[in-house]
Amino acid sequence: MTGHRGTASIRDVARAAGVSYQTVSRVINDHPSVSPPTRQTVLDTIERLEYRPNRAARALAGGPVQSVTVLASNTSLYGFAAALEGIEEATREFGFVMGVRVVEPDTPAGVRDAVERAIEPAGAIIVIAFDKAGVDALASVPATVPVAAMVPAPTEGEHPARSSVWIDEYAAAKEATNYLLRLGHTTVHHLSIPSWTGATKRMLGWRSALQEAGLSVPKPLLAGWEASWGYEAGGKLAKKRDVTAVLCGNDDIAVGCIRAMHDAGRSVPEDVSIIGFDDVPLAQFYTPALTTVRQDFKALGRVCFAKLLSGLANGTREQRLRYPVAQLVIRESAGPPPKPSHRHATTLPAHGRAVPVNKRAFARLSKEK
Amino acid sequence: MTGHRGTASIRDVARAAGVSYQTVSRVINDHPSVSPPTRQTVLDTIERLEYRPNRAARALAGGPVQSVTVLASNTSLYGFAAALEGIEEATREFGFVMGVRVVEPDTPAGVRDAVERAIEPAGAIIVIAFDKAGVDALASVPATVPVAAMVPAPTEGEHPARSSVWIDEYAAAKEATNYLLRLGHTTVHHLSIPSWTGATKRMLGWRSALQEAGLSVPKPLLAGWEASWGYEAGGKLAKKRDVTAVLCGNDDIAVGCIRAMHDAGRSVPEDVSIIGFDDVPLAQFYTPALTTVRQDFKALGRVCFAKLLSGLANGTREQRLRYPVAQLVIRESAGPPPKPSHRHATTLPAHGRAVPVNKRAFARLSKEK
DNA sequence: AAGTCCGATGTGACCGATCACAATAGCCGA
DNA sequence: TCGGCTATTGTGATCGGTCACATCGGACTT
Repeated sequence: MTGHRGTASIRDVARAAGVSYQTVSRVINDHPSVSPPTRQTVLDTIERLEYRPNRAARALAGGPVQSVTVLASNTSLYGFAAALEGIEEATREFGFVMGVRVVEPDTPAGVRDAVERAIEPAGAIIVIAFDKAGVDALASVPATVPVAAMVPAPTEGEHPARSSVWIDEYAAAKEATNYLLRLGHTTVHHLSIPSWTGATKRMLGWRSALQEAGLSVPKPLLAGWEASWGYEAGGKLAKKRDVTAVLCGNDDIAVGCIRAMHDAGRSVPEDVSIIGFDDVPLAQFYTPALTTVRQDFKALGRVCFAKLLSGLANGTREQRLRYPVAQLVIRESAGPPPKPSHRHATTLPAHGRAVPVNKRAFARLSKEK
Repeated sequence: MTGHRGTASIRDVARAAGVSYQTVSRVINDHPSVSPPTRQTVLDTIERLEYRPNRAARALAGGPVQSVTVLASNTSLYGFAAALEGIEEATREFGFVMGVRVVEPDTPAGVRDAVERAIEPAGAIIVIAFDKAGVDALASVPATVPVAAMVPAPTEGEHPARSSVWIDEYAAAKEATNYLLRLGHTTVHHLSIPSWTGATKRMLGWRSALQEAGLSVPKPLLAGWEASWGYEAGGKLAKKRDVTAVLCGNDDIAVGCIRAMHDAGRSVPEDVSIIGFDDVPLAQFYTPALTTVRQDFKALGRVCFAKLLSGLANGTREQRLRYPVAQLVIRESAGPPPKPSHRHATTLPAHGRAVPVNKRAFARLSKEK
């Protein structure tokens, strides 16, 4: 073995197989002009010597890179983390290497830098563009770099070269809203995740359901991604007596909202119905268990990688990819609205059990930020 | 510019600065024998040409690699995800590139393969060895590869070359247990995360508190990492009337346990007190808000990277690293035990409000797995 | 004033792969 | 029988860095 680093190189394999190093290179890159017996000999030798192509050398020489860097503004929020998990699985399956780089929002220079540093070692990029930071990053990726993106919804004038994937959530948001209306609620409010385009698909689905039912559409609140935003916005909604149903942009927001309702003395689902979005693993264990719209981000991650790969493989077998579809999961956090006769007995809701306004908790949560 | 790939190379910089490429190499590697004026000229040229060293070439030539691969069995459980986040931040700060590879447990070949594939592109490795899969992976890393690990507790005969970091959680677990005892509970049960060594530090802290109080130590349940395990184990504990306080190995388990208690007709914290571990971001928004032991995994991730770096920098400034310390956070899920006189009125606890056994929910949760 | 040492810089080879191009062989038809 | 074509294989240069070693002054010894 020549390489003093312990691993076999392409020339070691060539020598052992009695061919030239170029032939070995052809074999590992599936080049057509290698005779079957030669190919087999080389493959056997590769196996025997436990040879693995060196990524650095390959990248340097301009060969296929087989590594991807994921750009995201966050790695621990459920949607992002689950997507990352799916991408990782897929890269592993295809022998790719996955890198991760967080892109800091709100600093144009930072975004450029992140993109640059992501391109350099990888060659291919996946952008999780659920939020503005991601979209900015996607926009800064030069056209020469293979890229795929996970987006909240298909863009109108989608650049054909920019392949993107998304979860079909419009119908499910509509269904969730209709579900609440069927339960007897006279309207449904919406605590949305932020959107830089003015409206998310889930928001449009919600709006459409209300409009089709001939109802006026309440002003949606853009509440951020985190539970604290849900709590804050929920606190405002809790003050309005006519709010009996809230569709939240994600499960964290829903949890915050439920807590805010609780602290305001309104119980869920007896007084207010709350539906989340995502179906985080814990959703079924909360009390009340969260009625929510399931989104399979892990599958989306896999699909996204597949899309990137099909772009890389330059036109071969561009099989139709199945995009995940969101799906309403009914549990406990939504139910019929309280009886109209009880509407004004705010501190003594339907069940007749007192739910005091939890002032201490309110103070604590405000303090903890 | 020579490089037809658009970026400047070390030779371009050399030509522009009027020095040899080797001098440029010396400058970017902080080699001492370069005269200050020359160094400055080169640095200016680098700036002007927007030169960035090529990772692939550097790795190929055996230079400093500046990239790390994180090996973990999971990337979305809170502790793992938060640690990853911390590592990512640190790598970004130091101009490193971070890769992630999931190591599948229970397949020795898979572990070896994961390690091998992690070493190849990176050169340095961080292992999140909170669980058995991680420990196995750590064990398979060849001694020649720079590595740092995050572990649940310092190992006894710790290999000096294997640098590892951990959170000091013993005292906090003890404090949490004592807190429950002070509230009046006659004993505290423990739903532990799994341990391959027989006992986690948090388990030892809990045990020690009980022993010092002269109490007998109940058999701990090793319940896995996920909420479903907490639910299952919690269901068993709920049947025992003398269980009034449970210390859970993490917050997810705590949530599952609370739900199990709820479904068994026992409310938290009125009938049973529950304390979690980790302080996940949502802990304060749950109802009841989780009393838990905070662990700063993000900080641990940063420390771990720092440790790896100090090993890489070969002996220079090995500053004492501050390990994170776990800390009890008191919220709502733990309180005084129910009055002894009410002990047997199981369906009508202290508050006099009926909490029916939630059979439907129980069935649903069992079905959803 | 000659010899020695050291700081600063330059030259050649190499890491492990790829690309472009050359070379060899075998087969066919004219 | 010979030229030409194609299928297969081999050779040299290259990617962008690093390492080992050579070179060259100038300061310091003796």
